[in-house]
Amino acid sequence: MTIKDVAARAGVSVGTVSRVLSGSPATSAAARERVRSAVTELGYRPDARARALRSARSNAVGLLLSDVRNPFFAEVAHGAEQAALAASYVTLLANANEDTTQQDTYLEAFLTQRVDGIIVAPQGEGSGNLRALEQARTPLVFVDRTVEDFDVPSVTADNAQGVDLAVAHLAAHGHTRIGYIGGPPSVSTGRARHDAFLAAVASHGLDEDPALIAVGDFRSASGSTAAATLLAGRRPPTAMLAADSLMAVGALGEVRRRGLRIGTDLALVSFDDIEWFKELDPPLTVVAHDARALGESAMRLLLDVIEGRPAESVVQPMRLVVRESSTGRPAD
Amino acid sequence: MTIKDVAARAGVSVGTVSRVLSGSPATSAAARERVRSAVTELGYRPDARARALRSARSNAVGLLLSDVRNPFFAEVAHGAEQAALAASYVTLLANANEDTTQQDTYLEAFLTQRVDGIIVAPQGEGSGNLRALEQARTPLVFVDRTVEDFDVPSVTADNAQGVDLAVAHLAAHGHTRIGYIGGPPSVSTGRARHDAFLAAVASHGLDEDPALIAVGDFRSASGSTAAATLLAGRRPPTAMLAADSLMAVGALGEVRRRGLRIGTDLALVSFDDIEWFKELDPPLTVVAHDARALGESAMRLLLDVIEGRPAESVVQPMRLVVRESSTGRPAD
DNA sequence: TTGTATGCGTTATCAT
DNA sequence: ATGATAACGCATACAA
Repeated sequence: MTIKDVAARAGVSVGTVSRVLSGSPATSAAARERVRSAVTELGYRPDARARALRSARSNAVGLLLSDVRNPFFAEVAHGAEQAALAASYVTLLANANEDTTQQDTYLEAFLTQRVDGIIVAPQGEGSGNLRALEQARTPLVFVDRTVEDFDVPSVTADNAQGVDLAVAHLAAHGHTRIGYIGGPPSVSTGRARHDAFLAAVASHGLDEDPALIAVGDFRSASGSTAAATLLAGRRPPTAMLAADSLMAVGALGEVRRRGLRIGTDLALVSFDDIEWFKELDPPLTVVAHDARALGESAMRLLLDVIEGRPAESVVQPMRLVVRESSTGRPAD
Repeated sequence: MTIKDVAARAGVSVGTVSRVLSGSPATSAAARERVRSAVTELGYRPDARARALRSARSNAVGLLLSDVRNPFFAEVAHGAEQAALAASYVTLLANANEDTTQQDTYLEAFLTQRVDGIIVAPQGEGSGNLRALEQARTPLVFVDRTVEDFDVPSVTADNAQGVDLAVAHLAAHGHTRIGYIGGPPSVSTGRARHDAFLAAVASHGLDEDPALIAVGDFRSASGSTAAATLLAGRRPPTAMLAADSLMAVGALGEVRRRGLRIGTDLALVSFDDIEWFKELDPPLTVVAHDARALGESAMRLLLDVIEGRPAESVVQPMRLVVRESSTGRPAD
């Protein structure tokens, strides 16, 4: 079932079929009609591969995220995908699994698939294939995270602002010893939030105790461990800030196991507003940014690059959503 | 940068390059060496589209899920993707968003992309494009859900067993009025679990009150609504079973808002064991099946079909994981 | 073992 | 407005 069959059925040449199908103005109404009915009668579908081969355009983009099982990235994926769909691009989604090797494997796959562009939430210091991408001049956009020394447009969140909002809020509630459960320094958001935390603690005149800082890897198990470390100290924190939702959940479990009650015994604030955080008991205070919008913006930015429009990096603001976990009472 | 450039650089013909690259035995050691170094020197990557066009094999498969933001499906996606990667297939992931129109859009996209096969968690009664697929003889596998009248291999869970495990457990704890928060009847798992619930309630001699049954749509908001309906009845249930995790979370919120305490005032059991369910306060009792394994099996099954091996549908067992939400005390 | 030539399904160029 | 035909990058049948 190829364009030839359609041409034969419609009694025209393949050129005419192609023109009708691609909406060229150089077609007669009669031809359009004949072709359209032949297409539906035969159930013909153009072969995207052949089309891409000939036109040097695949209408496919790659989306490489670090962990789709992280609700935050699932939402980013959804936003990006919807934006691509609206522009009739197909999205190839790949999951790096927080692993640099898999990241390279998928970048390689994207390259051989000749996608028109790639969105990536990178980890590590620019792996080999990330450099190859730059060299191959494949349009590239970073989402959520960045890599130093890469001059790539990106859509990120204002991490410093987010951290400061959280710390200011906790300070306003009288906390002076805030524990921080951070992300890995190999990821830009991990570094940015860590630095911002140190700065915020200093600027608000709070305790600058190294024992109040623990490092995780953005997964829940590390959140448990980090919380355990913080709480086992001689002078444990009265509030904790987790750099992502999975680690916050891990911390939640550890706190419960120690018989403490979030909100009253210990304040907890998390990054990333996951849908069900407000359903928890108590509901969780979060530093939120719109993950879906992040994905949408990244995709639009990528399409701008692909289609030669000017592309400007964007930094999304974060906002604080106050709930009971940090106040001990229902939010106003 | 094509195979021609490599041939020129290596001083051999394109045929030789192609043979070396595809691991044909009909190559000399000398040729292999020359080609390999030319490839790395030039940074050449074969064009997957051209290769697919010529060889009628794309090494790409489509994965169409109903909602990637549902942690259960995120895990299925991960499993499927890893299995594909291991067999060096690329996965095109698409998100139907619990919407039949988008399901059709993506099936269409898969068809024009000429993927080698498709895995789908279907909804509705076999949409038009699902039929087209069957007709196009594209290898197809259902995961988690099925559609009646489609003779397609599938990987599903033993829903009846799962429901019975949950009901038996609650009955053993003295509950006679169990509320059920079901999924939509347009989805096979929704129907299967609903029917199984009726059967289990009858076989255990519990209250068969229609007011104990509420229907949701597998999203959290509907879980809140359903829980509200059940709890507002004249004789509210003492235990509830939710047909998926998102609805369970919604129910959790509603219960909290009513000032009730899960575990002591009201037992709650959910389908799908999400990683953080054990971190909740109290930890949630669940009817679990291994979502990642489900995805892996589905992908392996699809590859079996694609590569002409015999393909047998598989039904995964479910198991009950008892935690405090249904017992009011720490599990043994 | 190697090279040459053809075709995969499509778009684009050139005539007509 | 339409038809014939080359070309996209690769794999493979065939010849050498």
